Parts: sequence; structure tokens; C-alpha cells
Amino acid sequence: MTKIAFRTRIEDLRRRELIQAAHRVFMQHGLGGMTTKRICEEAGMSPGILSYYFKGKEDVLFAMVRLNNRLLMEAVATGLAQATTRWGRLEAIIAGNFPEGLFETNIANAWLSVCAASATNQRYARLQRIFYARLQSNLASVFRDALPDARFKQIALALGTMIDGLWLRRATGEALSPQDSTTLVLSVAVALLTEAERAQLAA
Amino acid sequence: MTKIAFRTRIEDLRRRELIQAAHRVFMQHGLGGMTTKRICEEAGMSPGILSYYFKGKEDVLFAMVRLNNRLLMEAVATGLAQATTRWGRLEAIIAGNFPEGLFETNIANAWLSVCAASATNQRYARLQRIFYARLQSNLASVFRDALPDARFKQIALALGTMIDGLWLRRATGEALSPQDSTTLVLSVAVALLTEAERAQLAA
DNA sequence: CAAAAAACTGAACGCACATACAAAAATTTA
DNA sequence: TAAATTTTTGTATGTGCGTTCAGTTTTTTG
Repeated sequence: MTKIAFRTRIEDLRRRELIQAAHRVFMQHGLGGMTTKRICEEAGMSPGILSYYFKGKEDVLFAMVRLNNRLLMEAVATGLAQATTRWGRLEAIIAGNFPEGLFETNIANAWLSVCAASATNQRYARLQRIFYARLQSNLASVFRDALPDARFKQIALALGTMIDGLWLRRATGEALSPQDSTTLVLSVAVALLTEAERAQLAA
Repeated sequence: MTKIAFRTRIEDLRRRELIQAAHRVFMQHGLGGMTTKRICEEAGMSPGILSYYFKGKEDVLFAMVRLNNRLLMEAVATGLAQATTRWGRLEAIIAGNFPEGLFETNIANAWLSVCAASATNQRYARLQRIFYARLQSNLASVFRDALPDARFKQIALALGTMIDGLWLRRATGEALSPQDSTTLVLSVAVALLTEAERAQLAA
């Protein structure tokens, strides 16, 4: 009993350490420069340890991407919980997609690599789908019952696409701060909505 | 004289063949799956030939990316030449960024890989800068002398970002046709402009 | 405090790759 | 046609990678 409990505790700890080390290596060297040796070195362990706690390098990578996505989704969730009006929720969703400390060139770049890899990696593709579904669902919670279906979809698509585009530009080095990015997306949201619709969302 | 002329002709031919072969391999296997062996095989040559006509694999890759960018920029230029009004030019620029036959999942994916690689590859970064500068300059030719500077920049940024975002989504497999993409970006352009501004651009 | 189990090490292996290069084939020249 | 030159081939070489595993250290058990 105690045996299993301890074993699990150590396993989880080492896994977490390796995933976080992988994350740091990813940020610094990109998807291509992420070698098992570097990951283990970053974690302060020997190169063979990775195979002991994971099935292989792919497993660590996958866990790392999942962690990254979770961080982003949590940033949005935190903001959403504090919002009271629909418009406030919209602001929270948009701002949450450019979190201070996460909306950085290297992270954006890493995310881009994963998007590209999604084409040939089914597990990544699945993670991406989950992520986008969540974004869509969050936006739906703002517009549902306030806008006709077709209109909601167009607006959600436009805003989601802009968020993606801003991340892409962040990856290429073009500096646009989290605040400026949020402002830009919100200005498009304002432009796309009629005055009546805006009033409805402010309530 | 004839010697050099012939030599050059053959060299150029082989280089083109290899670049196009690299392009096809890129489309099918992604940036990671692009090996010299596969490229030469696709070109119907022996694996050693690549080093004979290029300095190395990087050279072929770079030439290939440049070709891709040129195709996209030419698509825009073709449309621009036919437009008569400012608004027509805007439509041409946007539609030209989603050319039939080029706005495909695998091409978008390849382009994404290059964006990601730009972070660590100066030559790629330079190509990207040239590409974006051209887009910006094209947009400027529409709005210059019609809109105040600050407004123009905001609108150009919003539209450019949306175009990027749509390419990114194309890469992840979400199907949005060239027509739908163009329509979406144009609808945002319409929303961002006042009625008076639109009238001015129609002239 | 042994004995047993778990955690960890690091050298070794096999594999895939980019590149180099000597030899062969094809083409041009005289 | 014979020599010279260019073009092409296919193997060889070196490198870096992920993974394995026999052995070592650390921790737990009885």
C-alpha cells in the first residue's frame, strides 16, 4: 500500500520535472532542437532516465504540449470567472488569449511548430481541436441568445482568426504587446457589431 | 562561349528541377521529412547530385521558399494590375492572398514551418520581412491619401493579421475556401471603415 | 542490519541523415 | 575518332539522434 503510494509520488514528480525541462528546452531551441539528451540535462538527470519514465520522446512532447494548452486555457478561465457582463466576458476571453508572460516570441514559435506538426501527428491534431473547441465554446457563451446563429459564427470566426494571426506574427518577431493585441481584436469586435447589439452585450 | 552557355543552361535546369522536386517533397512530407535522398529521388536523380548543384540542403530549401513566396506575390500582382478603383485594388490584394491552387492545407503547413524556422534562420526571416513589406506596401497603395495615417495602420494591421490567421487555420485542416476567406476579410474591412471612407475608396 | 526492490546511470547500439568523393558515363572539343 | 571536359552515379564517411540495458546506487522492507 505505502509502496505503491510512494512509487506513484516519485513517478509523478519525475514526470513533471521532465515535462517542465522539455518545456524550457522547447522554448529555447524549438521543436527541432529538442533532443532527449538536452531535456535530461536540463532536468539534471542522466540521458537514459527518459525511457524509464516515458515510453519515448514523443510521449514527453505530447505531455508538454498538453501542459502548454492547459496554461493558456486556464488563463482564459481565470479572467472569465471574474467577468460579470457579456461584454466583460468577451474582453476576458480575448485578453486571456494574450496572457502576460505567455504571449512571447519563443512560446508563439513553439506553438506554431506544433500547429505545423499537427498535419502529420494525430495526437497533436486532437489537442488542437480541443483547444479550438474550447475557444469557440467560450465565445458562444458570450453571444448565445443575443445574436442570430449565422452572425455569431461569422464574428466568432473573425475574432478567433485574428487571435491566431496575432500569435503567428508574435512568432515571427513582430512586437505587438498583449495590450495592443487585445485592443486590436476588441476594436474589430466593436466594428463588427451594431450599436444595438453592443448595448445588448453590455447588460 | 558555347561551353559556358551550355553549362549554364544545364545548371539552371537541374537547379530548377531539384527545387521543384524539393517543393513536392515539402508538400507531402513537411519540413522535417524533407531529406536529400527523397528530394533527389523525386527529381529522378542520384542522391549525390544535390551537393553538386547546391552548397547543401539548406540552399535548396531556401530557394524553394523563395519560389513559393514569389508565386504568392505574383498572384497578388496579377489581380492588382486588373483593378481600376481603390476598392477593387483592396479586393485584389485580399483575394490574391488566397489563390486557388495555392491556398491548400499542405502549402499552408509548409509556410507555417518556415515561419517557425524564421526564429532561428536569418535568411528565412529576411524572406518573411520582404513578403510582409510587400503586403503592407500594397495595402498602403489603397489607403494612402484617403485615410489618416493612424487609421490606415490599424486597418492594415487588422487585415494582414486576419490573412495570416486564415492561413494558419488552413494549415490545421479547418476548411475555409478561398472565396469564404476573401469574403470574411472583406467583411471586416467594410466593418472597420465608415460609410464616407468606403465611398471615397470606391472612386 | 541484511535482503530485496526501486531508482538511476552512462556507455553502447543501431539507425537515419547530410555530405564527400572516387569512379563511371555522357557530352563536347579538336 | 580520341582526348578532354562535364555531368552523374553510388558508395563511403562521419555525425547526431533515440533507445536499450547491464550494472550501480539509493531506498524500502522484514
